[in-house]
Amino acid sequence: MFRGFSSVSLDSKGRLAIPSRFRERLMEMAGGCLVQTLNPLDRSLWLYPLPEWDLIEEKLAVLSDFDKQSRRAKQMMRGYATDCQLDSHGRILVPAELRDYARLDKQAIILGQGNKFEIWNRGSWEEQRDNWLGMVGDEEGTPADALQSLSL
Amino acid sequence: MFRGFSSVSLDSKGRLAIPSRFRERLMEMAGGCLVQTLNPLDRSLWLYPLPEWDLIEEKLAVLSDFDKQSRRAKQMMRGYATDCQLDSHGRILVPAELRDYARLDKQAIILGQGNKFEIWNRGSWEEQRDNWLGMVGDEEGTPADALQSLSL
DNA sequence: ACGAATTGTGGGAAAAAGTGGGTAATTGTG
DNA sequence: CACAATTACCCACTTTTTCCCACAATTCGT
Repeated sequence: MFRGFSSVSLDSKGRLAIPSRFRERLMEMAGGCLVQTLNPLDRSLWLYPLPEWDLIEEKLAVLSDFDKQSRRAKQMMRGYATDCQLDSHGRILVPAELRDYARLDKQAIILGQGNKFEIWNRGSWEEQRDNWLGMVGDEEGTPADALQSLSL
Repeated sequence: MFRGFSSVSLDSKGRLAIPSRFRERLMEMAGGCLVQTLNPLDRSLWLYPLPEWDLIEEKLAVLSDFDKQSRRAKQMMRGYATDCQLDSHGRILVPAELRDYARLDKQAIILGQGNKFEIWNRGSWEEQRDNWLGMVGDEEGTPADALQSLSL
């Protein structure tokens, strides 16, 4: 599915160009219809092709309302889910609410992440990355454990 | 699988020629489609033939998003995974982000490493190598421990 | 050792992608 | 209903990427 990194910029209207290598795929699998929502785990945004979002929504529907974490995740993801479409130049419009949440300014990053994309403020992303790389380098840290299982 | 060492150079556009002895193999097993990503352990790059990368991606896909370390490993490995193709002269284009990460300049090294290649800045590689070799010689150091079990 | 073929290197030009902004249409609000 | 704010659509410009060609260096065979 989707992978890879791109540096993108948001213009003054909050538009963001999806890298062209993804566009054809997005058109054929979703007709250019996407859903953006907040990523409750990291101050960033998630961007799903509509069919993938539908699967997520099904999963959210069965989460129990009695478990507080589940209820919140449900509320957040569904509550902020916003439909959008690629414009004629392959851009989407990121609503102000979501821009604020992810602290997006001019410089942003879009990451392919399997069935979805993640959109980060450039600075926040670099901070997370360097942080992680530092921990991996430390050997004794936990991050290496996650990598162990991969037999890279 | 892949083994051996080659000295290679990057040109001003970031292109790097894959040694010719690997090309035929890469064409037949992957149609010249490769995936580069960062090596979180060593400030170098990894280069996989596409089918090999797919195996990695499957393993990444099942890691939980709710565990922070697993999530980061996923984000980094997939996020920096970049598709590339051998051009008509057997070269690949290394994106600027990855060049920066691995501190690649004109002089680089490519190492066959089983199912993948490693790409290093020449200076970094020599430094690591000498460093490690020095420690092994010291007997009491840790690197030798890993070798004990190998009956080389 | 010499010529021919393959490999390595560099660069120019065309095409595509990314970026920015103006204007018209639509929506929401008072 | 009028006004303001937001969004959609269109066009123009800049930057990046891709494709192609040319030449240098190396290797191989004779």
